[in-house]
Amino acid sequence: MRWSKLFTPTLRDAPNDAVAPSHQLLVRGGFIRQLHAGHYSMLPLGWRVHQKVANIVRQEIEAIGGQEFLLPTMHPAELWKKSGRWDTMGEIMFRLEDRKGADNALGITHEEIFATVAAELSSYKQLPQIWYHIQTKFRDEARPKSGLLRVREFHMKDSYSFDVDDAGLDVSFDLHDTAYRRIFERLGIPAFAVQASSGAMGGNDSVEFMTPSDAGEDDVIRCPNCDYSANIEKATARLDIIDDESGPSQPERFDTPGVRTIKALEEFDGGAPADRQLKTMVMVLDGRITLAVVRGDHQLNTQKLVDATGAIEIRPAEADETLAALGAQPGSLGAVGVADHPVIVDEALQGRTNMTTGANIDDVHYRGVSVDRDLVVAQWADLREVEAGEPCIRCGAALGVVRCIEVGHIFKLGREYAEVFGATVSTPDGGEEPIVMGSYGIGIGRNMAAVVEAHHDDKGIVWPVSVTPFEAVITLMRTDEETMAAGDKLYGELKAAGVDVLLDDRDARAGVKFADAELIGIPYRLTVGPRGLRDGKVEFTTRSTGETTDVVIQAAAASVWEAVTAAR
RNA sequence: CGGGUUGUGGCGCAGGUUGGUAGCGCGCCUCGUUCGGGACGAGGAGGUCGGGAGUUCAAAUCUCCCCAACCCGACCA
Repeated sequence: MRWSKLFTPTLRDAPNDAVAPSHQLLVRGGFIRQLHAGHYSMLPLGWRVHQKVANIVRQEIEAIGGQEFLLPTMHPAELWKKSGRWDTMGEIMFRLEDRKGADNALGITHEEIFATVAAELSSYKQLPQIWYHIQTKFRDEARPKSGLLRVREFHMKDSYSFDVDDAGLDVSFDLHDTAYRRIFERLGIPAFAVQASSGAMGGNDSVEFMTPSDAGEDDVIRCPNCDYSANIEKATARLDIIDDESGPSQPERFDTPGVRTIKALEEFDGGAPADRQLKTMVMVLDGRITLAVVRGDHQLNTQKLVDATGAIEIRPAEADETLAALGAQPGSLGAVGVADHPVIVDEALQGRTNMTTGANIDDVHYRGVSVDRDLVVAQWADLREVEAGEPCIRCGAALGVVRCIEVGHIFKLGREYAEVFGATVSTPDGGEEPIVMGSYGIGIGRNMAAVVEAHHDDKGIVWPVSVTPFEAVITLMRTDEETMAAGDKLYGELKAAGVDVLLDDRDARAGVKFADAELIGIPYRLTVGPRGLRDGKVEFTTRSTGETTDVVIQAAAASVWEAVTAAR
């Protein structure tokens, strides 16, 4: 490709609304342009990278036996109603009516559709199967952000495994686990696996692949000592056992004028330290008032509450709902004796006695509360959010929190979809069993952005050779006949050698060309100018190190080829 | 969906409180001089000031409504 013909509108300044480095650099480098919130146009350079990322994913999924499909992205509502997700998916799904008035959905994922196709599987002899496609997904995200990191329209590689039994699923799952590790390795993304909540997608055994980045949206708990790591929505930690005094035989009311917070109650004369208090969070789960109780110094993690209850919609109660339900304002709330709303209690409170909590009367609290005795516990669950510094559940070392981008997610679906969509196979003993499925996703554009997050400097992007839009750029210092001829010759040699090469034949100043080449992140550069040509030499520069050496022109193409093939 | 911010040529911004008919830098076009790290000079093109309504002789500027984008939270590859 000749740069003079290439459409890559580079910008000296990043648009003001771009904050994440990958967002700024992809826009500045002319890789992408925003159409509207969460929808980006891939410009030629961006599309080249996108395709290289997709191809790496494709190769690794093929390597574990995956077969590529292409399923539609617009689906009849019927399929989603069948699985129940027409209702449970809520607002994340784009829905539209066709001219006949029939409901349609734009696919947020493809379990329903692959399961429908899988209904044609008939015998255990055909299993296992791994099916995948790389297809557009639409998600009406509440908040698209950070360029390609969180969008409403994106390409995802989603694969689905089909096995006769759980043991088979384990194998398919592990195959994906290793394939994913290879993918991130090849993309140059430093990713690691964490235990995760499977959220709205259903299923159990859920593993996310994370890469540390300030631009990310997930907090991950990591142990510095052992290999424990988990999404904060799932993470647990060891807790010191607290010895309570047994306390009175029943809770005692006491007046607490003006006390509205845990902290205020700690300082109040006759109050209690936060770890001897109960914190009562009033939540609305699918329209139903529910109390979530955690220790005073603990934080409720709402995803844990969702996982524990299977709720679809969850929100904190409004002040008036709280008043109507409990008869008091926040600050004096408690769960003692509450029987007409479900009370879900964090496991850390099991067996605790002599605790202090709100009495559901403004400015009044209880002390001497025994959790088991005084609360009508509908459910015990792990609700509390782990904090940095707490002891690792496995080894006791102080846990750390890292902000991460989720670059991949694999999880075991089980038999649910197969049952709903009639994907069953006959078994060796003549019976018939639903297929066991797994589901595995990687967002292509997101990974492209994640690569940039991991590989950039103050001059621009530093693409790994594996996904770079061009592997080498030949920068012509002048456009006179002699320089042009030398550049053309190198260009021809590199093309013939199978190197993706860009010839910067623009009539521009050296500084502009250098800056552009660095901005768009081409790994290797040959600089051709009259100065070197006099001695029959060109310069060879490596983007990542900035290292420059003179090479004789006859050997230049070979040097690039060697560097590129070594890094591919 | 809650909280915050911002909408003025392609990008970055000024102007707005004190209404008077739009300006700067970069980029773009032409010519010339330059030419190894974002050149200089001269000339030029490009904007319904997010949209609508209102106030006014007059609105980028004041008022109301709407829309969009971005950032922080709740949600996901």
